Amino acid sequence: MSADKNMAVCDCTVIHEETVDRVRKEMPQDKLLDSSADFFKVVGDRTRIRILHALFQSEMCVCDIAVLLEMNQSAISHQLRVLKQAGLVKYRREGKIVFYSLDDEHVMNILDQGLVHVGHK
Amino acid sequence: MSADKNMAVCDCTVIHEETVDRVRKEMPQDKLLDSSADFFKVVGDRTRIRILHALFQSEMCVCDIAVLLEMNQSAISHQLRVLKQAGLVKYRREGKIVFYSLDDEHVMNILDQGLVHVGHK
DNA sequence: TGAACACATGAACAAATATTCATATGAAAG
DNA sequence: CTTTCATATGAATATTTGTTCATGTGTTCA
Repeated sequence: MSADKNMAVCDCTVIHEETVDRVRKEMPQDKLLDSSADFFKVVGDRTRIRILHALFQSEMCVCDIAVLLEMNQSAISHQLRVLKQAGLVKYRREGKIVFYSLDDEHVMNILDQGLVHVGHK
Repeated sequence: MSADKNMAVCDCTVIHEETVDRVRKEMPQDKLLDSSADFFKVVGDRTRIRILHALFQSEMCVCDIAVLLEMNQSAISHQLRVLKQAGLVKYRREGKIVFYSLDDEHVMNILDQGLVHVGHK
């Protein structure tokens, strides 16, 4: 019965069917899980997490961030694009200079918890 | 002066030197930032975040997880390895069957905040 | 001891991703 | 209008990473 549909996609047989059914019912929606995985993926990068922690201290222009992280301007600009698409940063223009800042301060709570987590391990 | 050291690694000139210096002083240590980026990277994957949410409901064996996520056993086993190396899951053996469970319940707080974050956006 | 089963693992492959290089855009200043 | 400067962007490259396939390991049971 339910083993039929599994054989197509999985080389396993169900061992504890009630467990699987119960867990499946309580799982968050696929869309939400995908979105949150995408969010963590954005944050799970050495360069981007540094940019976010920097912007938490102060808004900064692209060149300053590049100097701070000792990377070239293009790399920073590309990553800022990713962060902006994820809704994590915003910018304002002042003449030639573009200042970036955090768009969602609440996200820093999550980043801080990440720091705490790896801190005492 | 300080422009010299920047030219080697960055094609930018410092625009707001005090800002950069101030932010640099308040940045978390590189080691911590790398570790937290690595942590978020582990969580930033469709398959792994599903496994974690599943194990939050109940401990499960490898086959059951494979059935639940409609993936083959090998893929699940590989990802469980990543999660174990990150200290996020543990296992216990019962005969032929290996049961996996969360090793750090606190991590679910972070995952939940991720869900909440993407939920109302 | 040997077959059957659950799981682990290494190699191979495909896909995603970060950085660099070259160049384009857009604003200010001469 | 032309030059300069800050930033953006597309293409190319290199590296990382997720999944699959084949096979190995370890346990149970006949």
